[in-house]
Amino acid sequence: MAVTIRDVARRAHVSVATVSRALTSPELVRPETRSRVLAAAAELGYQPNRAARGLITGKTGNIGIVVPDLDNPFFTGVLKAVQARATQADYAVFVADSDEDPVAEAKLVHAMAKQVDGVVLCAPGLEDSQLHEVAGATSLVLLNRRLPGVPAAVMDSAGGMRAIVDHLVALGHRRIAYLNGPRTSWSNQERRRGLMTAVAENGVDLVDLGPFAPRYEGGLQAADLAVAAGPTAIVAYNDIMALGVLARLRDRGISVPLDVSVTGFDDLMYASLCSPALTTVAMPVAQAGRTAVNLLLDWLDSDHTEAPQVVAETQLVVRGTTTPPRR
Amino acid sequence: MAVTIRDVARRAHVSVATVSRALTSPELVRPETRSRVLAAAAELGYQPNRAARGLITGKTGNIGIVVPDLDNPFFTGVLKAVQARATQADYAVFVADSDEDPVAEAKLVHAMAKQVDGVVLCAPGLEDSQLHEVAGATSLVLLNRRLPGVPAAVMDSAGGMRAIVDHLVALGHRRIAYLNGPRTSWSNQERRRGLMTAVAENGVDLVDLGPFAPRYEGGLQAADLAVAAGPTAIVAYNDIMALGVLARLRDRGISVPLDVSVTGFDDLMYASLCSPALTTVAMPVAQAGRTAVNLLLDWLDSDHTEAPQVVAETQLVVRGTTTPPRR
DNA sequence: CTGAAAGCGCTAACAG
DNA sequence: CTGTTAGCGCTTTCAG
Repeated sequence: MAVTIRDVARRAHVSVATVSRALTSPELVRPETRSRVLAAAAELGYQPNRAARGLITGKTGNIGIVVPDLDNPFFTGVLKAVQARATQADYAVFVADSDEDPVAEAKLVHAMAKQVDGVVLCAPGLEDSQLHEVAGATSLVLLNRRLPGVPAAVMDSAGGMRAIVDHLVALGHRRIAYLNGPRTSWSNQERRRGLMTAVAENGVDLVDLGPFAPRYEGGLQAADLAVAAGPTAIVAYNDIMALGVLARLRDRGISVPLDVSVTGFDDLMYASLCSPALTTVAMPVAQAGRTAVNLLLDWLDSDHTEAPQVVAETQLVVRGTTTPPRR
Repeated sequence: MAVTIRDVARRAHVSVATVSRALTSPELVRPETRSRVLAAAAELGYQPNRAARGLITGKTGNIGIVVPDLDNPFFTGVLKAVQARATQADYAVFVADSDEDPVAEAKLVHAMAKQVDGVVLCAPGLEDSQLHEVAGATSLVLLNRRLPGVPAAVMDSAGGMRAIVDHLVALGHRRIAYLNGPRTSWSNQERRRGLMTAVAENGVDLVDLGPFAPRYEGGLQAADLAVAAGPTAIVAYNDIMALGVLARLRDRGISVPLDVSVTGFDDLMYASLCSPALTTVAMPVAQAGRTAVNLLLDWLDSDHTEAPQVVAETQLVVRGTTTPPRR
């Protein structure tokens, strides 16, 4: 099999204990001995067995991330950042895809628990109580979800929604349709919360539709319902739904933005590629992913007294799907 | 800490060995004893420590996947399928993102090697010799890359390219520009190979441009060069580049498909959402991902005499960016 | 500063 | 069928 610590010890003419120390606590060993050990390790291409190390230290050097859908660029953006930050900190990362199933979420975290030092749970659909239970299985950091006592990295979706409404109101819109994402989704609740306050403040007429699947097909379905309600602007839960809306409206010969304005949420790369380009809100996915890992790493050697919740700012990106209403 | 096999043994009034057997080789233990053990395990919420098990069995129950870019939907499509199939087979999965860097690829595989039973290496940029070296570190399965002696799941890109050329020729195109992806990319070589044979067979005039970065920006850059060469059709290395080409042509007031036809490759979801919708080749990402895992699992308990290479068929998807040339 | 020895949680012979 | 025993590769007392 592979080269073990004993091979290195033999080659460096020291004991395995010294090799171990040279590798993990360099200050405990004489520089001369240490360099001899390091040389031997390098020559042999020795890589410590993390599992064995973890068995005794209780730390695995791994973290996990569970996301609702790996086909959603929003989550893969987070994943990419998590992966990068973790690698940088010399951690390896487990991924799991819950397929939007809360039960699977809990199961996956539990399955990972033994092999990781902690997990980043993205936009969980679990209820608070279940989330607390899950948090008991391993060190948990939430992403886009808040729960007292659990560290979290959240993006200011509510603020983004307020920016959208302010933008539409400034353009002259007074009747707006909102296409809800999944009711259980914390993100949808946040976005809706921002929407509600902004709508109330501006005396706007709101048509509250859905929930719809947060996918292209959901947008297709939602578009017709929205149009029937006669708003001058349609605010979708996210970009993918908005792209579905755009497609459906195009098929029906309804012009965007002349007949109706449309907004998305997330600023996926593709939001800028459709025609007209989509007005949307940019989510700081990379930043949030990085933050989540930092929170987790901090949490691992903290006294767990305070669970920080870091919020990353969103930003409205005005493009071609919003203009003043016709009449 | 957590509940161990000893706790279960104590509670079931048996030895740890019996617990172990009851869990891993049920047939070796009396049904009555077994159910007692299982009950105890369930009551205690016992979860075997895979790391400890792996230390002795030599199997970890984990697999790894390394991809060039987690922001590329093509790879996340593969990842999603790999994840799903692995979970189904009771394996956990490590991900790593090499950021298109061959050196990082090798490093990441080596880093994973100790913690996994094998890894799926997607579209590696490594040279054959380095790839062989990497294959020595762990059980390797390649995705979209062939190497003698190493199992691989490949998509028939060359066939897809041939389908594109045949399609364009049928429409009447006789001068075609190809926008190369990275020169080191096996995928680009495959696509180019398919293109070359089809072009030769059809007596088509080929303008070979690039290489370009396989991204939106690469397409932006490539578009102008392509137009300058005066082809009636532009064949991009992949969808993302094609979308960049589309955007650049639109900005320059060049009509697609009236002035020039454009094709992509991959059939990302967004290929159908742009306007006009992109003619492209659908890649069986999910199927290939699943196949890769199956190959890996088979490989793990095989005699390693034959390394199968499974090819999944691509499919041309004709949409709105291709029509007969003007003149 | 370094070595010997005791395990971490688990499985795999080897005896009963 | 079941228990005892010996480690897997590594870190960490505890003595030198």
